[in-house]
Amino acid sequence: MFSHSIASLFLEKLEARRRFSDAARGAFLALPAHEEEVRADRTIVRQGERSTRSCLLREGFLSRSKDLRSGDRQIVAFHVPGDLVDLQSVLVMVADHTILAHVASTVVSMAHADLLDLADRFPEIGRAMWFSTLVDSAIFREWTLNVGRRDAMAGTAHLLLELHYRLRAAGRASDDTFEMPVTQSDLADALGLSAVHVNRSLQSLRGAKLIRTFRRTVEIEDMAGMIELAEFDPTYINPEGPRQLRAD
Amino acid sequence: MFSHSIASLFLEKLEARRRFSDAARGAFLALPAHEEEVRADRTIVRQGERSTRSCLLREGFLSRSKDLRSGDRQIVAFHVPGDLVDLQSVLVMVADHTILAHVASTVVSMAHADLLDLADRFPEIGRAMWFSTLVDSAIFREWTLNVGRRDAMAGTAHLLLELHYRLRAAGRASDDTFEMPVTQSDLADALGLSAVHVNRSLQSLRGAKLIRTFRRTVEIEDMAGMIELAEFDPTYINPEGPRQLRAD
DNA sequence: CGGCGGTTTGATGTGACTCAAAAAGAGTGG
DNA sequence: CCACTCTTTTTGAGTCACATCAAACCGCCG
Repeated sequence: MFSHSIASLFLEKLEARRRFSDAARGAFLALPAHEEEVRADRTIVRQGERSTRSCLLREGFLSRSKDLRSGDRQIVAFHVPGDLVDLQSVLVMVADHTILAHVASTVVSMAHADLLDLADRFPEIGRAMWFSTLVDSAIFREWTLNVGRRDAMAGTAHLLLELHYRLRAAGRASDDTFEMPVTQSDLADALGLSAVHVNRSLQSLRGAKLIRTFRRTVEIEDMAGMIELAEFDPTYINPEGPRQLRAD
Repeated sequence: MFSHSIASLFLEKLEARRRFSDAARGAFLALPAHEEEVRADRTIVRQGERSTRSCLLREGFLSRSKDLRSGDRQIVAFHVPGDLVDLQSVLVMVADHTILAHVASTVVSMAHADLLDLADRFPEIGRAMWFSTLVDSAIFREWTLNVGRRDAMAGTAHLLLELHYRLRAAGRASDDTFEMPVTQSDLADALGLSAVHVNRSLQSLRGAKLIRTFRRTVEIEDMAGMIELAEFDPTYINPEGPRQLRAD
């Protein structure tokens, strides 16, 4: 179909920091991209499999997770619309984690080989992809802190704030409300807690008048209080700092 | 002609996967690199500061960590000789974590600006740097799992195995013995545990005849048992799949 | 020889887990 | 619109892994 306009979604995302040269854009748009619908609770990439394509999440909500023999699972990242999901594995032989769709999602994918070839021909594109994976890295580090050193309530608050921040950046949330597209048990797997305890942490947050919840939508009632409790500093999501640095 | 420059250490590391073209090598070696000795327990980069240089650890042992107001600390990575330590922050304005030398170390540094310029001119160099940060990423993910879902004994075992594996790859350890250049309290900060509990986990490992320790050297007495307990799979450290994993 | 970081031990406390079941939604079909 | 089931959230009770506190011990070094 319109692989032309589909690749442009990818392109747009990579150009978030700086617009590419016309040559680079042209080459990018000439590549084949493939759009796919994924149903809720379906696995996109399975741990241990060889993956050959990278994808951009157009709509929906994904997680990446690692499994233990015991059946325990650690979610290491969530992905919101607009995220380049799998650039982490371009240079890697075998996926070291599973990617799962939590709601019906649509995903645009391109071949690793094509992307790498492009990076070779246009350093500006290579740099944009590199940058994108560095942001992921920063999020991984923050999660390690969350899981290792914050207590349940602060960790939960931090995760909610991150989700809110990123969903809002993706145009999927208002200033204080967002739809949380995962179950409490998923949150538990992201926080290294049990589902029961996540439930109780959420209750504590409600009790402290920090958030309100109706079904799966979360309202951040006291943003300052949440930020304080979680020691949330979104710099790690936007590592260049505010957008003013566009020296063209 | 190349081998005498300090930059050549950097270069060697980046070329681990594939040798660069002569042009790229020449350009690389023409850049200024700076060697520096760091004393034990000195901070190299402080969280919140702007960092303008990246470094390669020539000798010694470093950690990267994030701090909480409470004083709690989470170590998110260790670095062994040969590691490119700070490529993570080339594209970033402000360091989101602290880098600390645990023993006297020597570090070779180059300016971010120079490295980025090089990446622009030689995509093969850009790719090598990208790749290096992707390996770091994989380690971050594994640590999140370690901290979030493994119990104290398995987590400790996993960390010891990772250190051993990487130190051996760096030529700093024998097949079953290595020098652990950090205190138990540092291990605790890496594992999200208390120092006391790390001590007890080490005792459990000794009691189970899995390891032996004399001072700070660790001997892995039962490698198979350790790997089994920790569910250790070093693929994440060598994501291309070293010799053995080359399926078909 | 005394001081100092690091390790080890013991005692006690608690945050988070497990198990189990009730309550509340969400989806399905009659 | 109700009856049925399945999933998710919520509650309660009991337990455990790991934390905290405090002191003793040890090796190292000046």
